[in-house]
Amino acid sequence: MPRPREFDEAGVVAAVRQEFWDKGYAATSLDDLMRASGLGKGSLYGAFGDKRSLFLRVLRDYDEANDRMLRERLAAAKRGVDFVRDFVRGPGSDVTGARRGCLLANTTAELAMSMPDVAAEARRSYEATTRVLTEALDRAQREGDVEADADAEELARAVLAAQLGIVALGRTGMSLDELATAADCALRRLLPATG
Amino acid sequence: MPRPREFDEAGVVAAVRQEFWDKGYAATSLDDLMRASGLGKGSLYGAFGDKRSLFLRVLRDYDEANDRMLRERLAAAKRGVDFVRDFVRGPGSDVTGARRGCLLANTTAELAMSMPDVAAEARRSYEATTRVLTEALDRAQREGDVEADADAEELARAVLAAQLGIVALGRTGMSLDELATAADCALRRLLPATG
DNA sequence: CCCGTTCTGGACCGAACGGTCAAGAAGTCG
DNA sequence: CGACTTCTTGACCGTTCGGTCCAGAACGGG
Repeated sequence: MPRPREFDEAGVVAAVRQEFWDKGYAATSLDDLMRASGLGKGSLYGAFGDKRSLFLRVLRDYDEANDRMLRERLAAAKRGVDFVRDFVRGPGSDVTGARRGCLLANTTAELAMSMPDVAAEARRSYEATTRVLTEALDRAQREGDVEADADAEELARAVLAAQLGIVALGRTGMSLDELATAADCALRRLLPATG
Repeated sequence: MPRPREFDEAGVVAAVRQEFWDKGYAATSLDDLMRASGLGKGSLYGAFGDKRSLFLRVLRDYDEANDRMLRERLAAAKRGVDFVRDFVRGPGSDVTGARRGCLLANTTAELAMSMPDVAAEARRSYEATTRVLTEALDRAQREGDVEADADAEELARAVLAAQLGIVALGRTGMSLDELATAADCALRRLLPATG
């Protein structure tokens, strides 16, 4: 009965995400969003509500995709410890990725004070990541790659902190070499070989 | 000969810093800056130039003060390793501090892409911090608190990453307990007791 | 005491902001 | 095929943005 949408919601969210990612929330104008999505204001508002709602939608989408990706990687990893290592090294493995950082980290830093929803979303997301890391470390313990007497969850939090730090450093434009060095050094300490 | 300024530059920079810190760069308007500083637009522009220049001034000021504080703390520390521990635990030691995060980290996350000056300033500042940490770890090695065969500078980078991660987590509103746990766990791994 | 210089406060500017709305296009179903 | 519903487009709104500028106040030097 109604006229169907001419656009794909997921596609619009993806297009718009790039804008928020590169420019931040406040510096992204509705014109930017229109240009990126190819939609008019009316369509944008009709489908997603105001700028803030659209942004939250994008952020939740991003977090969800991220969590899914991490779980897939863990499932596909040969060993739990490999997954953890890749997780920490990841941000320092390609230039553009390192420079752009993480949408969640960037916008949390920008908005945590003024948009409690964003802080809450970040907390949720980091807890989810902590859970995946805990699973991975648990598995690594069973596989003999991490000391069996370590507290997997505490260790997971430390690993997450290290990764977030690498992400933050990558955003400054630090060289990939230095980034990789920092990541490897942290990993060497956090996950000492048991053998 | 000229009419003297009625305000104190350092005081204005400090007042304005609070605004940028809490709201971020883009979301802070000139009206906010005027209200915070008590100055008119004319005075603000006459003394500091445009918004961007004022912000960079604030940021450099902040970094410089930070570096000075770290050096003083290191000089005053009983042992090098104490300084490093306090450095990592710091962000999780008081609520408001944890929520506000670090002005440099926040604005780097917001602006690194759009204002290369900010990224460069962040790089400079983190290198300075790395130097202080390296000194501290070097001292800690001499004092027998850190394994003598570790590379102090690499370790310093890992410590910095961990601290930045704690700062990022603190900004999400994570409880101080969890923050402290993550910090302590990371420290236990990064700086294992030698004795 | 007066001149020159600088500082101050706020009026003012054009542009861009986020958001609304209405008119028309485009589908779907009876 | 016509009517109903939704979607699309872009004109339009008031507000706020960063920035300029000027008239007058405030001070120091001669």
